[in-house]
Amino acid sequence: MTETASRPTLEAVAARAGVSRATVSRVVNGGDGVREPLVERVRRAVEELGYVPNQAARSLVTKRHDAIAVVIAEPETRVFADPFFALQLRGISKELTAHDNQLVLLLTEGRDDHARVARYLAGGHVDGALVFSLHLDDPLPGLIQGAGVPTVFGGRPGWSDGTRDVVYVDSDNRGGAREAVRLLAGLGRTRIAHITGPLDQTSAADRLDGYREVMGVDDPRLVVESDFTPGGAERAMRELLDRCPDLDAVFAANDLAASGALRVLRERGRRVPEDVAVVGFDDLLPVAEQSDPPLTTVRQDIEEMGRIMARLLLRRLDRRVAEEATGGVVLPTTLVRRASA
Amino acid sequence: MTETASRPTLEAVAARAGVSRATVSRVVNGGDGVREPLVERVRRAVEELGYVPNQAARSLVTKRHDAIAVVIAEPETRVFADPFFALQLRGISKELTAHDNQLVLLLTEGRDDHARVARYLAGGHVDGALVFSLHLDDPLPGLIQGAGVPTVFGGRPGWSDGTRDVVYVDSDNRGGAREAVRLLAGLGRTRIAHITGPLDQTSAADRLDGYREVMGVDDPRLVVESDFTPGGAERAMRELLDRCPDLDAVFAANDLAASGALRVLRERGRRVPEDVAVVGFDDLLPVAEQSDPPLTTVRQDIEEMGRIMARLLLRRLDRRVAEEATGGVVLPTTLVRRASA
DNA sequence: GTGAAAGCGCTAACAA
DNA sequence: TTGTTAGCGCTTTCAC
Repeated sequence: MTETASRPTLEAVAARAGVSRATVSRVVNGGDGVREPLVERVRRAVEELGYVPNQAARSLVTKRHDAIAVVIAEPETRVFADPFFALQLRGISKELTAHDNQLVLLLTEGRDDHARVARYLAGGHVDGALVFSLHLDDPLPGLIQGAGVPTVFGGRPGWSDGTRDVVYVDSDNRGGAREAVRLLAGLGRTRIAHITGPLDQTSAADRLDGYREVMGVDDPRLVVESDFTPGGAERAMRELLDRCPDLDAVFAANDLAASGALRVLRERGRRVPEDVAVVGFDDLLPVAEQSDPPLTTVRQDIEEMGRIMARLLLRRLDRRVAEEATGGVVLPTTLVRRASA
Repeated sequence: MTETASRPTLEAVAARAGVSRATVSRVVNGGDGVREPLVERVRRAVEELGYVPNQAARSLVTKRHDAIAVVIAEPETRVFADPFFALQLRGISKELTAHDNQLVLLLTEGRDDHARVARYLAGGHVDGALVFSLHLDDPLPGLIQGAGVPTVFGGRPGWSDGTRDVVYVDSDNRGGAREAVRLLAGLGRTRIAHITGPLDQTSAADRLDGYREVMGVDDPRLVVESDFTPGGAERAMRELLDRCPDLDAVFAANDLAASGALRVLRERGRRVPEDVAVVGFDDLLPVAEQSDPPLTTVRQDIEEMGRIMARLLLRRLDRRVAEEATGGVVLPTTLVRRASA
């Protein structure tokens, strides 16, 4: 049992089964057009030798890899702290697995990693890429497009002026925000504040737009830019309360931010929802249901988004030259009513 | 700009630069032993053509992939909910990146995925594997060893009887637990309960052992098996309080569990640490520092563990046949004193 | 239905 | 120092 006991090759299997390499190859790849007795013999030889095809050799000729890269342009800490990515990945993973594709996760922390990721993608390790969490001035999408790898984006890319040829999947961020704010307004709240996400991401910008559409007049004191994290939202909430002590509602750009806001409101002695009503965005169960009080929020089906992204990409890879289904898929959101508003 | 504009090959670069393929290959791989003017000419040709080496072809001959698989045998939801993995991955990622290796993350949710992962590993996509979170009866390690891929395990594998040839990195779980319980005992606490992790994982079993070593006599009413999650710990804490209303301290097997315990204690009106002192394990900052009161806990350097795992694996891959450094690396823990005990 | 043979794009002896 | 050549292990025409 030497360490260097190199794996058996097609050749070895062929020899053992007493057939040609071509026949073994056929059997291994489904076995169409090979007569039953031979199939059986080859199968046994494969079994006995513990043969596993060498993917490098296969890819070299087929130019397929049956692997898809998922590129997340956020530091690990954030990726893992935010259940959003977990759900998205779950959806992707399920869809890819169902189609016998391997998921390869590439995390890029900072610009230094960009070149490395671009090289990896261009190096032909994967058939396509699913790319997330882009910021407005991010050079990554350019690099990726340059790598010539079919790509589907998660979230509407900021630089997509309709001119570029991009495929993306997104939630109806603007519509969801409108619903949230309308609910608060319908509750009779008049000083509705908004804690935004990082505005260089379209999801945050779109939610702000939705908020503004319903608010009509825009009181700048009621809007604070934040970063989708609980800590950032705490700071934002404090600032809002200082600026505008009589505010009676808060629409937070995501659930994590809402939970931060809740903490500050409690600390400052405001009752939720009596004094201040709060609405979040995402409906991340562990956050929304566990928070005190449970969070009223805008639900987006995150897992489904992941699944759709994967599906779109796989379809694109299939129909080779066929219709390049371009553009965006926008999924609806729904309001989930709990105790906070 | 056709979709099928296949990437340029070495051949093309060679032709353009007016040299042989071998020379281009040398330049692309560092350029040793090629005279400056030629290097320059080749570089330019590479640039102009946008040449990127085909990794499949390269791997086919070198048998190297410069990629390492990280296999996590937990469902996505848990992997992403527990910052433990994030930190570990961060350490791994840094180390691999520093050595120009790509990290490929494989998540296995349930037995169905095992075969797929084994196939991937055996298929020669990666040079080695880093494997985590194994359970006692897990068939995965067997499959992986069968795949013949050099592997380093995260955490002491349960089936390592010293007979198997395994390399692993672990924290001193037993020693850390002892320290925790000794602290509580030193505080004059006499009824010290323990909320364990899933006992089919060695980390949980080792912490229980440490607890028992210090406790001496073992009151079974004071120990409840749980699962490393806040929810599980809440149930466990309730049971402990019901069984043993006069308990005055709790050692939780990790910080997440400690946070669940704290919640129940508050709900039941016990003051921490006055009535019940609490100690956790891990020292996950977001959990330990944010909890109320801040958590006294056993710190393990999780990121460092990841880094060491990667380093061990890379070294093993380097010194080809050399000394097969076998066995475990056990990292020390330190007690971090905050308010909960 | 099966086999022979020609590469896929690259590296690594070995010659020159 | 540079080029020539022989594969790496597999798929895929193309004959048989």
